[in-house]
Amino acid sequence: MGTSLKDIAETLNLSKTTVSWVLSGRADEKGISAATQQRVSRCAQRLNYRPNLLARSLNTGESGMIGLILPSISDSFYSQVAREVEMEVEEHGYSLMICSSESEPERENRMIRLFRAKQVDGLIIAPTVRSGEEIRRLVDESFPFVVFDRRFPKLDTHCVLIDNERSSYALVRRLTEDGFRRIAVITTNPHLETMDARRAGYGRALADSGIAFDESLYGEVEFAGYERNLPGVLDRIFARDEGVDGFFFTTHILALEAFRYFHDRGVDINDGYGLACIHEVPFMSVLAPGMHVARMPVGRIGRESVRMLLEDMRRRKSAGEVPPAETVELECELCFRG
Amino acid sequence: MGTSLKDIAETLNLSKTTVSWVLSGRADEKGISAATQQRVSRCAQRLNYRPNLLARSLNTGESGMIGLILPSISDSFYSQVAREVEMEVEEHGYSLMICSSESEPERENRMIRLFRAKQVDGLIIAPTVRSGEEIRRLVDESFPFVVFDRRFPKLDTHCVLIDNERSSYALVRRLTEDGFRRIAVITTNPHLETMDARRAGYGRALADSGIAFDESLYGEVEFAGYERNLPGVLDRIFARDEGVDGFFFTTHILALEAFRYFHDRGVDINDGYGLACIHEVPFMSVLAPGMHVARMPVGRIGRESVRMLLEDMRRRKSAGEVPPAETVELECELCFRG
DNA sequence: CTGAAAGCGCTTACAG
DNA sequence: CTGAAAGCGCTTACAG
Repeated sequence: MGTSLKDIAETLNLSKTTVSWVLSGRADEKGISAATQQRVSRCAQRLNYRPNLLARSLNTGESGMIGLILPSISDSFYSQVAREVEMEVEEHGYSLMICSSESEPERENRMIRLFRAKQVDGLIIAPTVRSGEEIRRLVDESFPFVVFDRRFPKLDTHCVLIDNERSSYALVRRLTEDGFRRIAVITTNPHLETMDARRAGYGRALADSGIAFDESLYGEVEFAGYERNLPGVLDRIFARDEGVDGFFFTTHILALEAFRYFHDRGVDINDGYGLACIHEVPFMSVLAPGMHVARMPVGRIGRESVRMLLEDMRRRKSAGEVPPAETVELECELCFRG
Repeated sequence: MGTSLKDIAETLNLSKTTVSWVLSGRADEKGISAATQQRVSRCAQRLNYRPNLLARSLNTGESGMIGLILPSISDSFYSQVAREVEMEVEEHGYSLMICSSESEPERENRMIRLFRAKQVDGLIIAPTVRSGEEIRRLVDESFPFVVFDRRFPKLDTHCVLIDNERSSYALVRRLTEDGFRRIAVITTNPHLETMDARRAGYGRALADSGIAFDESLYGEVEFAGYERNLPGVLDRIFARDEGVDGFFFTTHILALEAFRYFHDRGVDINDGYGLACIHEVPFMSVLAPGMHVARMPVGRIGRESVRMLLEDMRRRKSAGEVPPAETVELECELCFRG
């Protein structure tokens, strides 16, 4: 293919060693004469030399790559985080490989295996559902990785979360203060700790407002194909309870689909309903100007994840120790409207 | 680190060759005894062997990786294409690395260099602006790659586009048939062939409808920071021309930002204005139920790009030829509303 | 049926 | 100041 170290060495009648020293910037340190350095650099330039990073990695045992696994690459929350992670990782001289598990545990396992086979130095994962076997293996083999958005209670891993319970509490509390009494909660993936905490925050807010939890206002949407499943759930809530006057959505994707539902049925959701949602996406404020939202700190989530991962990697290398698992819980910014 | 071929070979008193044959599934072909095969597989399992793909790639000269470079990873169009590309690439036994150029030519150059240094087998790129030096180099060195969404007229590259002029024509034609006469065009990045074709379609539609092009209805938004720039452009159009009764947006991101503009000013854009836009995003139909859209065939764009790339790679390998550059122009699905 | 050997393109002690 | 040699973990002619 392209030019290799050997080509340069042969052209100049030098050893690969010397060429390698120069090109990796360790020439002065190794006391290579300025003249030789010149010759090597010039020749490399002329032959348009580009080092083969695979070969280098094979040697050093470090690929300089971080892998990022997302449940969905087109979800606005994850793609925003991806952007932050990419920037941050680059800042530290690493490069990022992104791929998507499509929320399928088996795919996630495959991706983890693939990344490891490609020798990434560390992994950042927003896990699909429960801890799959590959994640467990990461822990067992103490491979450097950080989990965000979702946590495994059973596994001791680095973890970046948001204050799910607190934010949910604050949002729903605000709805009750606005005077809404029959507030439905629309949620999904209830087995995830993250989602459970949001539902719990809703429950506590009702309780503190002296409102009894009403089973008929609980809407749980099957995650796979939630677009298709949501209308049925909402239909059922309306059928069972005509007095519903508010909605708390535990995640933006459900709120957005709900807007479509109301729109399709000609209902003006902005009129007379109290609305609240975890995570804001760009056009929510246009779709539902009165909705209270808890803004996820996407920038900090991305940056914290990278920070934790690199810090972990650094400590392993320098001290040889495996750092204890750390959990960071970031605050959402609460935006109350109207 | 982990287990290597050598470990297995030593454990079993076999050569690395034999182990390699077995583990790469070429044992029968090489006539390795069933007994030996068993022993090797068992041992690999027991030691939890995972091949180092870097080492393999260094040997074979093929990494099995395709690189995808997007202007923005959080834009819904690109992230949808990314998803399709990832699926399609995987289907063919490759894996995908995604990264974002953030619409910065220098970043794009860096990404291309990085991908090549990592020995990707091929590249799919939605280029930033004009042909950067690294893209020119891809052509010069005849590295396998496909460009989509945007094209370089000067460079002979594989290319997947949509029928920009035709779709734009049809959308604007429909607006004039709906009775709108003073239709503004809101566009950006006018130097891109893609955008120019859309503006041209607008112009031809007006002409065919017997409407003279009016400079004061032309709104060009500086791309960098378009969110901040759009309001000024719209303000100017309204200031210069009170009779404006329609908008053709050459891309979804401008339409979305315009919704925010109208919303902030308390204008109901769905009442009295003719609207049309290239590319549909999920909640457009809720935000502007009456807007005509040309749906980009994201699935086909992704799949065609992969198909062209793999086909090119295949032909190089088998025939040793460099296949001539191919351009595919895909049709948008036109959705007329109301 | 199995193995010794060379090589992919680098890096890095070690030696002089 | 520079080089010969071994090695990273694989694959693959070639030989027997």
